[in-house]
Amino acid sequence: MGIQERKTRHKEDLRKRILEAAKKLFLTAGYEATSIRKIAKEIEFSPTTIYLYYKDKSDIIYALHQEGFQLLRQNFQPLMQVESPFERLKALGRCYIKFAFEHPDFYELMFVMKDPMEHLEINCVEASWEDGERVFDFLLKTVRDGQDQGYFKGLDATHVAMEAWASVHGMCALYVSGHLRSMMHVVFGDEDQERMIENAFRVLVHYLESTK
Amino acid sequence: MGIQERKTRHKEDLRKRILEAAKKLFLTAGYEATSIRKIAKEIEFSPTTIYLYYKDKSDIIYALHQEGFQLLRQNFQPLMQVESPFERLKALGRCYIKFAFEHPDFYELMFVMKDPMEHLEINCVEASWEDGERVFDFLLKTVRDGQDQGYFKGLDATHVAMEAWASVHGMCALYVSGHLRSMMHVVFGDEDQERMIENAFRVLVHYLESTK
DNA sequence: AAAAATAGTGAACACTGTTAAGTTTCACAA
DNA sequence: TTGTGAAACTTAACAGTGTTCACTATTTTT
Repeated sequence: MGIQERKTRHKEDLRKRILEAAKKLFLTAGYEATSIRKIAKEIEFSPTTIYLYYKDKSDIIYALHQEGFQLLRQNFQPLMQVESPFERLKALGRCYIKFAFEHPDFYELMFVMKDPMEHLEINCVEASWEDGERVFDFLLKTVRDGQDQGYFKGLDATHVAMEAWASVHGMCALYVSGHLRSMMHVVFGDEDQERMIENAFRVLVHYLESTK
Repeated sequence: MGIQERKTRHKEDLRKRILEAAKKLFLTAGYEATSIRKIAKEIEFSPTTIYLYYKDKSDIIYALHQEGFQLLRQNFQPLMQVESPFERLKALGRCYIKFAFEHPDFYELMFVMKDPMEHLEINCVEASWEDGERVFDFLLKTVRDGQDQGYFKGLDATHVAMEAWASVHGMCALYVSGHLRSMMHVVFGDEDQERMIENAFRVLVHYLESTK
């Protein structure tokens, strides 16, 4: 069975190499440039070979989507240790925004693009978006912990979490899509995008804080 | 000059017909289905003819983007008469969300897709996003009017407006991209998307109200 | 009537995702 | 050692995309 094993490993290897090539193209040249043919050229195989390892393009895109969430969770890891729920909530927001600024392509793939969600609905049973669920659960738990400390009185934790997510996502989405940029040097002065979002985030934190 | 005029009118006519065909395809079959060739087939002209009236595809897409803003402003029109700034602010938010739910394709084109912003940066001098500016200015003015009535004490109007926009945009963006949908029947019960956003919006309104 | 400007088109280029059919490689049984 | 069958991979093609160039009619102007 040694040979069979080696073959399997070799096969898994190529699957991984395809994803690595896709990631490289995606991060250096963007989504548009990540074509099956270019991935094939990158790993020096024929385009059709890729279809032996991934069902279709959306399958590869979804795998990248998942890699993005792995990266995000790595960023969240240290926040687990913050004991004060409110501090943790603030840090969570800041970390989320930082991620979007540092990895705009990943952010778009994870929270803006329709393709991965469509892939999910078509290919996965019960269409469960586990990656999104895990992130939201962390946020929801933090909000609930905050309620135990007297924050968000008379408000539903789910709705508070949803509002907070939407708020921060809105800022990040406007940033990665370029809408914020197009707005900036028209409406405001020299204040840069990062600073603008920082200030908007402060307003949100102010709101959250004043619920105690 | 009668003949010259008629010809010009005829030419403008075809330009309009191209846009109408593009809009029809866009609204019935989505962005992906709106190809130059399909637009050409719709108006029964050769694909190359379209290039005599529009510089390229992004030029058509941007024209649609502008049509969307015209429609949004029409929706905003009645709100101008609301005298109470806070009531106007609430109505503005609700109207914005309603627009996104009623015209998700337009919403995506106007506030999510990168293409129109890129078109702007490439083709327009000073890259001024006038459409976005006008909407934001209306929001900003409403916030300032609210401040005159004692709301948003100690907060910068621009940052309050930005936070509010991001908040509501976040909800709409999560809706139109399908991320909210993928989340719903995993994390929450039967509560539908519209209801969820309604509740999140209520939370935002609660925050805003409590600044007085 | 000749020249010039205008409007529109056909064919092609360089791409895209994807599939059907064919070829090469290679472990394993006779 | 040779034949066999499966696995791995490729070639060629299909149907589509945005876009451009060279060409043809048509109409206006000289």
